[in-house]
Amino acid sequence: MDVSVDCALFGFDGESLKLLLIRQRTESSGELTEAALQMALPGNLVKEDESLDAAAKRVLSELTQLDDVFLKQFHAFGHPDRVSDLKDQQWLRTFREEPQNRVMTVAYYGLVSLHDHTPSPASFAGDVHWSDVRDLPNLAFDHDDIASLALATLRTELESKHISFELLPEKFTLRQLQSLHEVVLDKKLDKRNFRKNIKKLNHVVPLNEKEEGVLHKPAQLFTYDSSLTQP
Amino acid sequence: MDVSVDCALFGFDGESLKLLLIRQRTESSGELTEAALQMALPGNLVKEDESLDAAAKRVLSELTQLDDVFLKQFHAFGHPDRVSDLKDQQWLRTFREEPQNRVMTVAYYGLVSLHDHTPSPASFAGDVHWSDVRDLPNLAFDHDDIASLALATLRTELESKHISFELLPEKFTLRQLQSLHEVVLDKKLDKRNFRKNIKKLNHVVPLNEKEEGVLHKPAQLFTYDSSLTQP
DNA sequence: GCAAAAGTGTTTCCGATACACCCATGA
DNA sequence: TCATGGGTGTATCGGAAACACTTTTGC
Repeated sequence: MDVSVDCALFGFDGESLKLLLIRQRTESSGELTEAALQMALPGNLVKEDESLDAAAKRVLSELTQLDDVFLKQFHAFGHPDRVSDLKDQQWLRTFREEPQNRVMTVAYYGLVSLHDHTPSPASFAGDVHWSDVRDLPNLAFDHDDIASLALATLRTELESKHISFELLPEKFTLRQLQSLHEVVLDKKLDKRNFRKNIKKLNHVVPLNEKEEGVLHKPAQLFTYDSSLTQP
Repeated sequence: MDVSVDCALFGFDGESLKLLLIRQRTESSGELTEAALQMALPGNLVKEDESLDAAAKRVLSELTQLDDVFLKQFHAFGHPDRVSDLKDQQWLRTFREEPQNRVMTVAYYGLVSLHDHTPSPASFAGDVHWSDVRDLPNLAFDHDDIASLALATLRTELESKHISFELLPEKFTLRQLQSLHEVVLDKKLDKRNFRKNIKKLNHVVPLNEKEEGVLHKPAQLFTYDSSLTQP
Protein backbone atom coordinates (compact mmCIF):
# COMPACT_ATOMS: atom_id res chain seq x y z
CA MET A 1 0.00 0.00 0.00
CA ASP A 2 1.23 3.50 -0.74
CA VAL A 3 1.28 6.09 1.98
CA SER A 4 0.88 9.79 1.41
CA VAL A 5 0.54 12.93 3.46
CA ASP A 6 -1.97 15.67 2.76
CA CYS A 7 -1.83 19.14 4.21
CA ALA A 8 -4.71 21.44 5.00
CA LEU A 9 -2.78 24.69 5.22
CA PHE A 10 -4.74 27.51 6.79
CA GLY A 11 -3.82 31.14 6.39
CA PHE A 12 -5.22 34.25 8.03
CA ASP A 13 -4.96 37.68 6.47
CA GLY A 14 -6.75 39.71 9.12
CA GLU A 15 -10.06 39.33 7.34
CA SER A 16 -10.84 35.72 6.77
CA LEU A 17 -9.53 32.23 7.10
CA LYS A 18 -8.15 30.70 3.92
CA LEU A 19 -7.24 27.22 2.86
CA LEU A 20 -4.48 26.50 0.38
CA LEU A 21 -5.70 24.50 -2.62
CA ILE A 22 -4.00 23.33 -5.76
CA ARG A 23 -5.74 23.26 -9.07
CA GLN A 24 -5.06 20.00 -10.79
CA ARG A 25 -3.82 20.37 -14.31
CA THR A 26 -3.50 17.43 -16.68
CA GLU A 27 -0.28 18.44 -18.33
CA SER A 28 -0.40 16.10 -21.26
CA SER A 29 -3.47 17.43 -22.99
CA GLY A 30 -4.46 20.86 -24.18
CA GLU A 31 -8.18 20.38 -23.78
CA LEU A 32 -9.75 20.85 -20.38
CA THR A 33 -10.81 17.55 -18.96
CA GLU A 34 -13.09 17.28 -16.00
CA ALA A 35 -10.11 16.48 -13.84
CA ALA A 36 -8.43 19.68 -14.95
CA LEU A 37 -11.00 21.63 -13.02
CA GLN A 38 -10.64 19.74 -9.79
CA MET A 39 -9.07 21.29 -6.76
CA ALA A 40 -7.22 19.36 -4.11
CA LEU A 41 -5.22 19.70 -0.95
CA PRO A 42 -1.47 19.62 -1.39
CA GLY A 43 -0.09 16.18 -0.74
CA ASN A 44 2.22 13.52 -2.00
CA LEU A 45 3.69 10.12 -1.29
CA VAL A 46 5.94 9.61 1.70
CA LYS A 47 9.48 8.66 0.73
CA GLU A 48 10.95 5.39 1.83
CA ASP A 49 13.27 6.74 4.52
CA GLU A 50 11.25 9.70 5.65
CA SER A 51 9.08 10.10 8.72
CA LEU A 52 5.48 11.23 8.33
CA ASP A 53 6.19 14.60 9.88
CA ALA A 54 9.18 15.09 7.62
CA ALA A 55 7.12 14.19 4.59
CA ALA A 56 4.44 16.71 5.46
CA LYS A 57 7.07 19.36 5.97
CA ARG A 58 8.74 18.52 2.67
CA VAL A 59 5.53 18.48 0.66
CA LEU A 60 4.57 21.86 1.99
CA SER A 61 8.02 23.28 1.53
CA GLU A 62 8.17 22.11 -2.06
CA LEU A 63 4.88 23.80 -2.67
CA THR A 64 5.13 27.03 -0.76
CA GLN A 65 8.83 27.65 -0.16
CA LEU A 66 7.87 28.04 3.46
CA ASP A 67 10.02 26.19 5.94
CA ASP A 68 8.95 26.86 9.47
CA VAL A 69 5.30 26.21 9.17
CA PHE A 70 3.38 24.84 12.12
CA LEU A 71 2.12 21.40 11.12
CA LYS A 72 0.16 18.89 13.11
CA GLN A 73 -1.08 15.45 12.23
CA PHE A 74 -4.77 15.01 12.94
CA HIS A 75 -6.14 11.91 11.21
CA ALA A 76 -5.36 9.02 8.90
CA PHE A 77 -7.69 8.31 6.02
CA GLY A 78 -7.55 4.83 4.58
CA HIS A 79 -10.66 3.84 2.71
CA PRO A 80 -9.54 1.28 0.10
CA ASP A 81 -11.16 3.19 -2.75
CA ARG A 82 -10.25 6.68 -1.76
CA VAL A 83 -8.20 7.37 -4.89
CA SER A 84 -10.02 5.18 -7.38
CA ASP A 85 -12.67 7.59 -8.60
CA LEU A 86 -12.42 8.05 -12.35
CA LYS A 87 -11.47 11.70 -12.45
CA ASP A 88 -9.00 11.25 -9.62
CA GLN A 89 -7.36 8.40 -11.52
CA GLN A 90 -7.25 10.55 -14.64
CA TRP A 91 -5.23 13.11 -12.79
CA LEU A 92 -2.98 10.68 -10.94
CA ARG A 93 -2.02 9.09 -14.26
CA THR A 94 -0.40 12.35 -15.35
CA PHE A 95 2.42 12.07 -12.85
CA ARG A 96 2.32 9.01 -10.63
CA GLU A 97 4.15 5.83 -11.50
CA GLU A 98 1.50 3.47 -10.20
CA PRO A 99 -1.65 5.55 -10.09
CA GLN A 100 -3.94 2.61 -9.48
CA ASN A 101 -2.27 1.66 -6.19
CA ARG A 102 -4.25 1.96 -3.03
CA VAL A 103 -3.09 5.03 -1.08
CA MET A 104 -3.74 5.76 2.54
CA THR A 105 -3.01 9.25 3.69
CA VAL A 106 -2.02 10.86 6.92
CA ALA A 107 -3.56 14.30 7.10
CA TYR A 108 -1.93 17.35 8.66
CA TYR A 109 -3.21 20.80 9.28
CA GLY A 110 -0.85 23.72 9.02
CA LEU A 111 -1.00 27.35 10.02
CA VAL A 112 0.61 30.34 8.42
CA SER A 113 0.31 34.10 8.65
CA LEU A 114 -0.74 35.97 5.51
CA HIS A 115 -0.15 39.37 7.02
CA ASP A 116 3.34 40.34 6.05
CA HIS A 117 3.81 38.10 3.08
CA THR A 118 1.39 36.11 1.00
CA PRO A 119 3.05 32.88 0.00
CA SER A 120 2.02 32.47 -3.63
CA PRO A 121 3.81 29.30 -4.38
CA ALA A 122 4.36 27.46 -7.60
CA SER A 123 3.69 23.79 -7.82
CA PHE A 124 4.55 20.90 -10.04
CA ALA A 125 0.88 20.16 -9.93
CA GLY A 126 -0.56 23.36 -11.26
CA ASP A 127 -1.92 26.59 -9.92
CA VAL A 128 -2.26 27.26 -6.27
CA HIS A 129 -4.56 29.59 -4.48
CA TRP A 130 -6.01 30.55 -1.16
CA SER A 131 -9.68 29.81 -0.88
CA ASP A 132 -11.97 31.26 1.77
CA VAL A 133 -12.99 28.43 4.08
CA ARG A 134 -16.59 29.61 4.05
CA ASP A 135 -16.76 29.02 0.34
CA LEU A 136 -14.76 25.94 -0.56
CA PRO A 137 -15.26 24.18 -3.88
CA ASN A 138 -15.64 20.42 -4.14
CA LEU A 139 -12.29 18.75 -3.84
CA ALA A 140 -10.69 15.69 -5.35
CA PHE A 141 -10.38 12.31 -3.61
CA ASP A 142 -11.77 12.45 -0.08
CA HIS A 143 -10.30 15.89 0.43
CA ASP A 144 -13.69 17.36 1.32
CA ASP A 145 -13.71 15.14 4.37
CA ILE A 146 -10.11 15.93 5.16
CA ALA A 147 -10.65 19.67 4.88
CA SER A 148 -13.73 19.68 7.01
CA LEU A 149 -12.15 17.56 9.73
CA ALA A 150 -9.11 19.83 9.60
CA LEU A 151 -11.30 22.86 10.20
CA ALA A 152 -13.17 21.13 13.00
CA THR A 153 -9.86 20.19 14.60
CA LEU A 154 -8.55 23.73 14.28
CA ARG A 155 -11.71 25.07 15.96
CA THR A 156 -11.25 22.71 18.87
CA GLU A 157 -7.54 23.20 19.30
CA LEU A 158 -7.35 26.95 18.76
CA GLU A 159 -8.44 27.62 22.32
CA SER A 160 -6.91 24.70 24.17
CA LYS A 161 -3.52 24.52 22.52
CA HIS A 162 -1.68 27.79 22.03
CA ILE A 163 -1.63 27.95 18.28
CA SER A 164 -3.35 31.23 17.39
CA PHE A 165 0.02 32.85 17.04
CA GLU A 166 0.97 30.63 14.14
CA LEU A 167 -1.66 32.45 12.09
CA LEU A 168 -0.49 35.93 13.03
CA PRO A 169 2.58 37.99 12.21
CA GLU A 170 5.36 37.93 14.75
CA LYS A 171 4.18 41.26 16.12
CA PHE A 172 0.44 41.57 16.36
CA THR A 173 -2.26 43.67 17.97
CA LEU A 174 -4.94 42.39 20.28
CA ARG A 175 -7.50 43.36 17.67
CA GLN A 176 -5.84 41.02 15.18
CA LEU A 177 -5.81 38.21 17.71
CA GLN A 178 -9.46 38.76 18.49
CA SER A 179 -10.50 38.87 14.81
CA LEU A 180 -8.71 35.61 14.27
CA HIS A 181 -10.62 33.95 17.07
CA GLU A 182 -13.88 35.41 15.81
CA VAL A 183 -13.26 34.15 12.30
CA VAL A 184 -12.20 30.66 13.33
CA LEU A 185 -14.89 30.17 15.96
CA ASP A 186 -17.43 31.98 13.79
CA LYS A 187 -18.83 34.11 16.59
CA LYS A 188 -18.46 37.61 17.91
CA LEU A 189 -16.45 38.08 21.09
CA ASP A 190 -16.59 40.82 23.69
CA LYS A 191 -13.56 43.07 23.46
CA ARG A 192 -13.06 43.68 27.17
CA ASN A 193 -13.55 40.11 28.21
CA PHE A 194 -11.28 38.89 25.44
CA ARG A 195 -8.50 41.21 26.55
CA LYS A 196 -8.94 40.19 30.17
CA ASN A 197 -8.41 36.59 29.17
CA ILE A 198 -5.35 37.35 27.09
CA LYS A 199 -3.76 39.24 29.95
CA LYS A 200 -3.87 36.05 31.99
CA LEU A 201 -1.63 34.33 29.47
CA ASN A 202 1.90 35.28 30.28
CA HIS A 203 3.22 34.02 27.01
CA VAL A 204 1.57 36.93 25.23
CA VAL A 205 4.01 39.71 25.94
CA PRO A 206 3.58 43.42 25.21
CA LEU A 207 6.29 45.17 23.22
CA ASN A 208 7.43 48.77 23.45
CA GLU A 209 6.14 49.32 19.97
CA LYS A 210 3.01 50.54 18.30
CA GLU A 211 1.29 49.87 15.06
CA GLU A 212 2.28 52.16 12.20
CA GLY A 213 0.58 53.39 9.09
CA VAL A 214 -2.96 53.18 10.38
CA LEU A 215 -5.41 56.06 10.21
CA HIS A 216 -6.45 55.90 13.82
CA LYS A 217 -4.92 55.52 17.23
CA PRO A 218 -2.11 53.00 16.78
CA ALA A 219 -2.42 49.86 18.86
CA GLN A 220 0.16 48.33 21.09
CA LEU A 221 2.03 45.44 19.58
CA PHE A 222 2.37 42.09 21.28
CA THR A 223 4.42 39.05 20.57
CA TYR A 224 4.36 35.42 21.52
CA ASP A 225 7.04 33.93 23.74
CA SER A 226 7.00 30.20 23.27
CA SER A 227 9.24 29.66 26.29
CA LEU A 228 6.38 30.71 28.58
CA THR A 229 3.69 28.38 27.33
CA GLN A 230 2.77 26.79 30.66
CA PRO A 231 0.05 28.65 32.62
CA MET B 1 5.48 0.63 2.70
CA ASP B 2 3.44 -1.72 4.85
CA VAL B 3 0.59 -0.38 6.90
CA SER B 4 -0.57 -1.88 10.15
CA VAL B 5 -3.04 -1.10 12.88
CA ASP B 6 -2.29 -1.37 16.58
CA CYS B 7 -4.89 -1.38 19.31
CA ALA B 8 -4.53 -0.12 22.84
CA LEU B 9 -7.47 -1.93 24.38
CA PHE B 10 -8.42 -0.65 27.80
CA GLY B 11 -10.52 -2.62 30.24
CA PHE B 12 -12.03 -1.62 33.55
CA ASP B 13 -12.89 -4.14 36.24
CA GLY B 14 -14.22 -1.78 38.90
CA GLU B 15 -10.83 -1.50 40.52
CA SER B 16 -8.26 -0.41 38.04
CA LEU B 17 -7.69 0.37 34.42
CA LYS B 18 -6.02 -2.37 32.41
CA LEU B 19 -4.35 -2.54 29.04
CA LEU B 20 -4.37 -5.66 26.91
CA LEU B 21 -0.87 -6.85 26.01
CA ILE B 22 0.39 -9.83 24.12
CA ARG B 23 3.51 -11.66 25.11
CA GLN B 24 5.63 -12.32 22.09
CA ARG B 25 6.71 -15.90 21.72
CA THR B 26 9.27 -17.02 19.17
CA GLU B 27 7.67 -20.27 18.15
CA SER B 28 10.60 -21.77 16.35
CA SER B 29 13.01 -22.11 19.21
CA GLY B 30 12.74 -23.74 22.59
CA GLU B 31 15.14 -21.46 24.35
CA LEU B 32 13.96 -18.11 25.61
CA THR B 33 15.39 -15.37 23.49
CA GLU B 34 15.27 -11.77 24.54
CA ALA B 35 12.40 -11.23 22.15
CA ALA B 36 10.42 -13.97 23.84
CA LEU B 37 10.07 -11.77 26.87
CA GLN B 38 8.82 -8.71 25.06
CA MET B 39 5.28 -7.52 25.40
CA ALA B 40 3.42 -5.64 22.71
CA LEU B 41 0.10 -4.14 21.79
CA PRO B 42 -2.08 -6.28 19.56
CA GLY B 43 -1.72 -5.27 15.94
CA ASN B 44 -1.24 -6.54 12.46
CA LEU B 45 -1.02 -5.53 8.82
CA VAL B 46 -3.99 -4.00 7.07
CA LYS B 47 -5.31 -6.17 4.24
CA GLU B 48 -5.34 -4.90 0.73
CA ASP B 49 -9.07 -4.26 0.44
CA GLU B 50 -9.82 -3.36 4.01
CA SER B 51 -10.38 0.04 5.56
CA LEU B 52 -8.33 1.05 8.58
CA ASP B 53 -11.31 0.87 10.90
CA ALA B 54 -12.20 -2.58 9.59
CA ALA B 55 -8.64 -3.75 10.08
CA ALA B 56 -8.59 -2.59 13.68
CA LYS B 57 -11.86 -4.32 14.31
CA ARG B 58 -10.64 -7.52 12.71
CA VAL B 59 -7.33 -7.60 14.54
CA LEU B 60 -9.09 -7.19 17.84
CA SER B 61 -11.76 -9.70 17.03
CA GLU B 62 -9.18 -12.29 16.00
CA LEU B 63 -7.45 -11.75 19.29
CA THR B 64 -10.27 -11.39 21.78
CA GLN B 65 -13.33 -12.91 20.15
CA LEU B 66 -15.03 -9.61 20.98
CA ASP B 67 -16.99 -8.03 18.21
CA ASP B 68 -18.70 -4.88 19.29
CA VAL B 69 -15.81 -3.14 20.89
CA PHE B 70 -15.63 0.63 20.86
CA LEU B 71 -12.59 1.57 18.80
CA LYS B 72 -11.26 4.96 17.86
CA GLN B 73 -8.30 5.97 15.78
CA PHE B 74 -6.07 8.47 17.55
CA HIS B 75 -2.69 8.75 15.85
CA ALA B 76 -0.47 7.46 13.06
CA PHE B 77 3.09 6.46 13.86
CA GLY B 78 5.49 6.40 10.96
CA HIS B 79 9.11 6.67 11.98
CA PRO B 80 11.12 4.86 9.27
CA ASP B 81 12.93 2.69 11.81
CA ARG B 82 10.09 1.91 14.13
CA VAL B 83 10.24 -1.85 13.52
CA SER B 84 13.93 -2.28 12.83
CA ASP B 85 15.22 -2.79 16.33
CA LEU B 86 17.04 -6.10 16.59
CA LYS B 87 14.74 -7.84 19.03
CA ASP B 88 11.67 -6.61 17.20
CA GLN B 89 13.07 -7.99 13.96
CA GLN B 90 13.78 -11.28 15.67
CA TRP B 91 10.16 -11.61 16.58
CA LEU B 92 8.76 -10.39 13.25
CA ARG B 93 10.81 -13.01 11.43
CA THR B 94 8.83 -15.74 13.18
CA PHE B 95 5.65 -15.00 11.28
CA ARG B 96 5.90 -12.11 8.81
CA GLU B 97 6.73 -12.66 5.18
CA GLU B 98 8.82 -9.54 4.77
CA PRO B 99 9.81 -8.63 8.30
CA GLN B 100 12.37 -6.07 7.22
CA ASN B 101 9.82 -3.89 5.45
CA ARG B 102 9.12 -0.48 6.81
CA VAL B 103 5.77 -0.44 8.60
CA MET B 104 3.75 2.57 9.53
CA THR B 105 0.92 2.01 11.94
CA VAL B 106 -2.39 3.63 12.64
CA ALA B 107 -3.13 3.38 16.34
CA TYR B 108 -6.56 2.88 17.86
CA TYR B 109 -7.71 2.84 21.41
CA GLY B 110 -10.51 0.54 22.43
CA LEU B 111 -12.71 0.21 25.47
CA VAL B 112 -14.25 -2.87 27.00
CA SER B 113 -15.94 -3.79 30.25
CA LEU B 114 -14.30 -6.41 32.41
CA HIS B 115 -17.18 -6.60 34.86
CA ASP B 116 -19.35 -9.41 33.60
CA HIS B 117 -16.84 -11.31 31.55
CA THR B 118 -13.10 -11.14 31.35
CA PRO B 119 -12.08 -11.69 27.77
CA SER B 120 -9.07 -13.96 28.07
CA PRO B 121 -8.31 -14.42 24.47
CA ALA B 122 -5.93 -16.69 22.68
CA SER B 123 -3.67 -15.34 20.05
CA PHE B 124 -1.57 -16.65 17.21
CA ALA B 125 1.15 -14.54 18.69
CA GLY B 126 1.33 -15.94 22.19
CA ASP B 127 -0.09 -15.28 25.59
CA VAL B 128 -2.30 -12.39 26.32
CA HIS B 129 -2.93 -10.58 29.52
CA TRP B 130 -4.37 -7.49 31.11
CA SER B 131 -1.77 -5.25 32.63
CA ASP B 132 -2.51 -2.45 35.08
CA VAL B 133 -1.85 0.83 33.33
CA ARG B 134 -0.02 2.16 36.38
CA ASP B 135 2.54 -0.56 36.03
CA LEU B 136 3.21 -1.26 32.39
CA PRO B 137 6.33 -3.14 31.28
CA ASN B 138 8.49 -1.95 28.44
CA LEU B 139 6.89 -2.76 25.15
CA ALA B 140 8.16 -3.77 21.74
CA PHE B 141 8.56 -1.39 18.78
CA ASP B 142 7.36 2.10 19.65
CA HIS B 143 4.44 0.69 21.62
CA ASP B 144 5.46 2.55 24.76
CA ASP B 145 4.76 5.77 22.90
CA ILE B 146 1.54 4.43 21.47
CA ALA B 147 0.28 3.23 24.84
CA SER B 148 1.07 6.44 26.60
CA LEU B 149 -0.56 8.57 23.92
CA ALA B 150 -3.57 6.27 24.02
CA LEU B 151 -3.92 6.81 27.74
CA ALA B 152 -3.51 10.55 27.38
CA THR B 153 -6.17 10.57 24.68
CA LEU B 154 -8.53 8.52 26.81
CA ARG B 155 -8.06 10.96 29.68
CA THR B 156 -8.95 13.88 27.47
CA GLU B 157 -11.88 12.28 25.74
CA LEU B 158 -13.48 10.51 28.69
CA GLU B 159 -15.17 13.70 29.82
CA SER B 160 -15.91 15.42 26.55
CA LYS B 161 -17.09 12.47 24.47
CA HIS B 162 -19.54 10.12 26.10
CA ILE B 163 -17.45 6.99 26.23
CA SER B 164 -17.34 6.05 29.92
CA PHE B 165 -20.12 3.57 29.32
CA GLU B 166 -18.00 1.49 26.99
CA LEU B 167 -15.92 0.51 30.00
CA LEU B 168 -18.86 -0.44 32.19
CA PRO B 169 -21.35 -3.29 32.11
CA GLU B 170 -24.66 -2.57 30.45
CA LYS B 171 -26.23 -1.97 33.85
CA PHE B 172 -24.05 -0.07 36.24
CA THR B 173 -24.21 1.87 39.49
CA LEU B 174 -23.21 5.47 39.93
CA ARG B 175 -20.44 4.32 42.22
CA GLN B 176 -18.97 2.24 39.39
CA LEU B 177 -19.18 5.19 37.03
CA GLN B 178 -17.48 7.43 39.56
CA SER B 179 -14.70 4.92 40.31
CA LEU B 180 -14.03 4.68 36.62
CA HIS B 181 -13.65 8.42 36.32
CA GLU B 182 -11.44 8.51 39.39
CA VAL B 183 -9.18 5.78 38.05
CA VAL B 184 -8.86 7.24 34.57
CA LEU B 185 -8.41 10.83 35.68
CA ASP B 186 -6.31 9.74 38.65
CA LYS B 187 -8.01 12.00 41.14
CA LYS B 188 -10.68 11.74 43.78
CA LEU B 189 -14.08 13.19 42.97
CA ASP B 190 -16.81 14.48 45.24
CA LYS B 191 -19.73 12.06 45.36
CA ARG B 192 -22.53 14.60 45.53
CA ASN B 193 -21.14 16.87 42.86
CA PHE B 194 -20.45 13.93 40.62
CA ARG B 195 -24.02 12.68 40.93
CA LYS B 196 -25.39 16.15 40.29
CA ASN B 197 -23.45 16.26 37.04
CA ILE B 198 -24.61 12.83 35.96
CA LYS B 199 -28.23 13.74 36.57
CA LYS B 200 -27.88 16.50 34.01
CA LEU B 201 -27.06 13.94 31.33
CA ASN B 202 -30.31 12.54 30.10
CA HIS B 203 -28.65 9.66 28.34
CA VAL B 204 -27.87 8.07 31.69
CA VAL B 205 -31.20 6.54 32.58
CA PRO B 206 -32.21 4.95 35.89
CA LEU B 207 -33.65 1.44 35.81
CA ASN B 208 -36.19 -0.12 38.14
CA GLU B 209 -33.54 -2.46 39.37
CA LYS B 210 -31.06 -2.68 42.17
CA GLU B 211 -27.71 -4.22 42.65
CA GLU B 212 -27.74 -7.77 43.99
CA GLY B 213 -25.36 -9.85 46.03
CA VAL B 214 -23.66 -7.00 47.81
CA LEU B 215 -23.20 -6.87 51.56
CA HIS B 216 -24.56 -3.39 52.01
CA LYS B 217 -27.41 -1.26 50.79
CA PRO B 218 -27.88 -2.16 47.13
CA ALA B 219 -27.49 0.70 44.69
CA GLN B 220 -29.81 1.70 41.92
CA LEU B 221 -28.79 0.50 38.50
CA PHE B 222 -28.48 2.79 35.52
CA THR B 223 -27.99 2.22 31.86
CA TYR B 224 -26.81 4.23 28.90
CA ASP B 225 -29.18 5.19 26.12
CA SER B 226 -27.13 6.07 23.09
CA SER B 227 -30.13 7.58 21.33
CA LEU B 228 -30.13 10.47 23.80
CA THR B 229 -26.53 11.58 23.48
CA GLN B 230 -27.26 15.24 22.73
CA PRO B 231 -27.84 17.38 25.84
C1' DG C 1 -27.03 -3.72 66.13
C1' DC C 2 -23.30 -3.12 63.23
C1' DA C 3 -20.62 -2.67 59.12
C1' DA C 4 -20.67 -0.72 54.55
C1' DA C 5 -21.96 1.85 51.00
C1' DA C 6 -26.22 4.55 49.13
C1' DG C 7 -28.28 8.59 48.80
C1' DT C 8 -29.30 13.52 49.45
C1' DG C 9 -29.04 19.99 49.71
C1' DT C 10 -27.15 24.15 50.82
C1' DT C 11 -23.71 27.60 51.00
C1' DT C 12 -19.65 29.63 49.15
C1' DC C 13 -16.65 31.11 45.74
C1' DC C 14 -14.83 32.17 41.40
C1' DG C 15 -14.88 32.67 36.67
C1' DA C 16 -17.83 34.12 32.75
C1' DT C 17 -20.77 37.57 30.98
C1' DA C 18 -22.78 41.88 29.98
C1' DC C 19 -22.17 46.48 29.27
C1' DA C 20 -20.46 52.19 27.70
C1' DC C 21 -17.39 55.73 27.68
C1' DC C 22 -13.07 58.45 26.99
C1' DC C 23 -8.55 58.49 24.43
C1' DA C 24 -4.99 58.95 20.94
C1' DT C 25 -3.93 59.46 16.34
C1' DG C 26 -3.90 60.86 11.28
C1' DA C 27 -6.27 63.13 7.86
C1' DT D 1 -12.44 68.69 14.43
C1' DC D 2 -13.71 64.50 13.07
C1' DA D 3 -13.54 59.74 12.05
C1' DT D 4 -11.60 55.51 13.56
C1' DG D 5 -10.43 51.95 16.31
C1' DG D 6 -7.73 51.60 21.09
C1' DG D 7 -8.18 50.95 25.58
C1' DT D 8 -10.34 50.39 30.23
C1' DG D 9 -13.66 48.59 35.09
C1' DT D 10 -17.63 47.03 37.49
C1' DA D 11 -21.78 44.67 38.65
C1' DT D 12 -24.35 40.42 37.95
C1' DC D 13 -25.09 35.64 37.19
C1' DG D 14 -24.43 30.82 37.09
C1' DG D 15 -21.82 26.80 37.48
C1' DA D 16 -18.18 24.49 40.36
C1' DA D 17 -16.61 23.23 44.73
C1' DA D 18 -16.85 22.27 49.52
C1' DC D 19 -19.05 19.92 52.94
C1' DA D 20 -21.89 15.75 56.76
C1' DC D 21 -25.55 13.20 57.95
C1' DT D 22 -29.39 9.74 57.45
C1' DT D 23 -30.91 5.41 55.13
C1' DT D 24 -30.97 0.73 53.64
C1' DT D 25 -29.44 -3.64 53.41
C1' DG D 26 -26.85 -8.22 54.73
C1' DC D 27 -24.76 -10.47 58.23
